[in-house]
Amino acid sequence: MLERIYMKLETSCIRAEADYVQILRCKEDLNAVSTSIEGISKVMALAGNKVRFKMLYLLQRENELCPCDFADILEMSVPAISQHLRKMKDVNVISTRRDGQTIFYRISEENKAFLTTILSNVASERKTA
Amino acid sequence: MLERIYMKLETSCIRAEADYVQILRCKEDLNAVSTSIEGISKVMALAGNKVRFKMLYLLQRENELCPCDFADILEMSVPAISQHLRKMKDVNVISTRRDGQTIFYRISEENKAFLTTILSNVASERKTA
DNA sequence: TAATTATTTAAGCAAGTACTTAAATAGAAT
DNA sequence: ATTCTATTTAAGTACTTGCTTAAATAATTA
Repeated sequence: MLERIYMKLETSCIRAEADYVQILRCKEDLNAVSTSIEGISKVMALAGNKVRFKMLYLLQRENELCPCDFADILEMSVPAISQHLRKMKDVNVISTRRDGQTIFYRISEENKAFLTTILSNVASERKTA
Repeated sequence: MLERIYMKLETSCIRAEADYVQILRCKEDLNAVSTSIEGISKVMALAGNKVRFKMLYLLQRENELCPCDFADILEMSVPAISQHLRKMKDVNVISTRRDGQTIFYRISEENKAFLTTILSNVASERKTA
């Protein structure tokens, strides 16, 4: 309870009815999950790009693909694809396996469960309307 | 089966072992979910920003908050907060309710389920180490 | 009506993003 | 060894993002 006193609270509005207890509670809540939010935000920021979201969707369905495959499927240049892959690899969203000169990418075990829950919301729509 | 012939397939690599069937299947898959991916990507792009992710996390816990609250909790300027809220409202991630001159924001019913599954991955970490 | 409060909007700018093209690596095949 | 293939890296650039400050709305109160 006393910890609350140590949290700074500057008010943006001069409201009569501001719920200071609520505001302090929110700040404490955020503080308690800051590391978690930091990590999830990084993954979300990567998956928030349409190209990368498609890449993750494809990886989930196909298990593994190489840069060349992505370029063909998404009709993009190989360097553009490679740079997206690098970003996701840097944050350990995907991992690699080498086979000769081909490098296969797949969703890393670490993030598989989280991405699966998100990707499960991608639904096939009817084109018959 | 014949539809596949109509999909263009330019190859980025001159591999001997490219799996053209797989590549065409992927293109068709993506095509079938394009509208869905379009929509989810928009929400993901918004939630992929750390400030907005925190705002959504807070909204889920507190049910509704006003711009002023957000500014106090996140220690940011009111206009900065307002602009984030606008972006999320534009895509119908959040909705508003007016009470006098205060405007309360909440997660829209339309996106509540999806955001809940994502936000449920935010976990409290122990600080005792 | 005038002053106050909460919020939004607009303009400006620094920083970040996502491509492009060209060059560099690295393994495979001749 | 030299050439070919797959991939990555680097430099350059147009576009987008997220803040800032100042001004505009809109509801409330004196």
